[in-house]
Amino acid sequence: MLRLAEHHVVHRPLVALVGPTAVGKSEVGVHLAQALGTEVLAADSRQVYQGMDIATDKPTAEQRRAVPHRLIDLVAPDQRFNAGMYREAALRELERLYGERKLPLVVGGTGLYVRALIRGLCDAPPSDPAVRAELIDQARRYQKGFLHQELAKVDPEQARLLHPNDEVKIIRALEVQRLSGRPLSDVHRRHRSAVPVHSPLIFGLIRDRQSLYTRIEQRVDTFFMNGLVEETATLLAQGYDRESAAMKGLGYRQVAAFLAGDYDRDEAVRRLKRDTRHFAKRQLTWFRHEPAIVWVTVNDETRSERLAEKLATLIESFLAELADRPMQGADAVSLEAGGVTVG
RNA sequence: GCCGAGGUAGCUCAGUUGGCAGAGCACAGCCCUGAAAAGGCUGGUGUCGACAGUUCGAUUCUGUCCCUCGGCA
Repeated sequence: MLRLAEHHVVHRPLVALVGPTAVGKSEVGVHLAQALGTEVLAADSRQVYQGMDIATDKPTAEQRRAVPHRLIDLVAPDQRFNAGMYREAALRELERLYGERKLPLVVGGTGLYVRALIRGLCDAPPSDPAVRAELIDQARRYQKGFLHQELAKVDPEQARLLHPNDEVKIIRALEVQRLSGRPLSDVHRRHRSAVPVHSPLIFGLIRDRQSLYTRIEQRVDTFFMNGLVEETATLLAQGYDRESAAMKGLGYRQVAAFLAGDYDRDEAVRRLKRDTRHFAKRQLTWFRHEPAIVWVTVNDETRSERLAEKLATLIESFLAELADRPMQGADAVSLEAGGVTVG
């Protein structure tokens, strides 16, 4: 049980546990939350949707009884959700926890959300459905490179950064330009000099690639045994269509296609396994280049409780060091060297 | 044993009218700030089953052998 002192709270400390899907974050997270006497704040762009429980691998009832989990089930599947909304909701939870003298513990695999929380978002307007719809329509009507050329006119720097095929990001850049009148590259540049307000300690969980892939495949089989097809059918019956952001998530996308007759069930399983492996790989690339992560290698013999104890010890040193730190823009921790291996 | 089909990238296969071969999947690396479980980029030397023959040149033609899968015995 750990309670923050005032000289801790001023630094706005937080611990994050990140890593690819199926690496074992949730289990370690629960034990770590228990060791620290705190709660789990999910950083997961899919667990925010109500009624989508199986393929998002939401914490079990037992886990939620053991430790409160927040930032889950925030919106219905047809509601908009994004990194900005996540950041706002998460900041509220952080302040609440500081008020209770608890150390916030963020657990999740959505790199952008973790980054948005720790480093903040740039000062760009949130997405606007009308502007976006118009841009998407333009992309459909004109030839392939049209929007990219449009972007090159108003924000050549951003256009150079984006591949002409990357329509999603090109549309976002144009959207920002239209809504704010400022080039996105400019907004980004300004944000880079912003001073972070939190003092994060980030643990990155990794394991052998083959072992990770095996766990992914086993988990997908479990999803199907646990009724993923039925859950997806229910969501579709409730009117949440295949094109919505929520239904495009892993699991629901493949099963909806199977239910629509695009391919058979085995193919849906195969694709979900494949797409999840690809996703895990993208997560690894993202986190690998995130600065100041303390890497923690786990394997099939790793006991979550023991690992949580070990991490809790590191967290205590981190807090002790933090207390000595002059109070100003909290920068990265000094624990990063070497990494940790726990058998 | 005989007849047929086939042996080409980790897998499934395409192809070369003879000029050292290419797709999908798999796999690997990367980008990313309000759609992020989304979206995008890049990466192919592999005894073309083995040996011999024909040829300037064989994975491609011919012969023998080996292996796999059918069918008949």
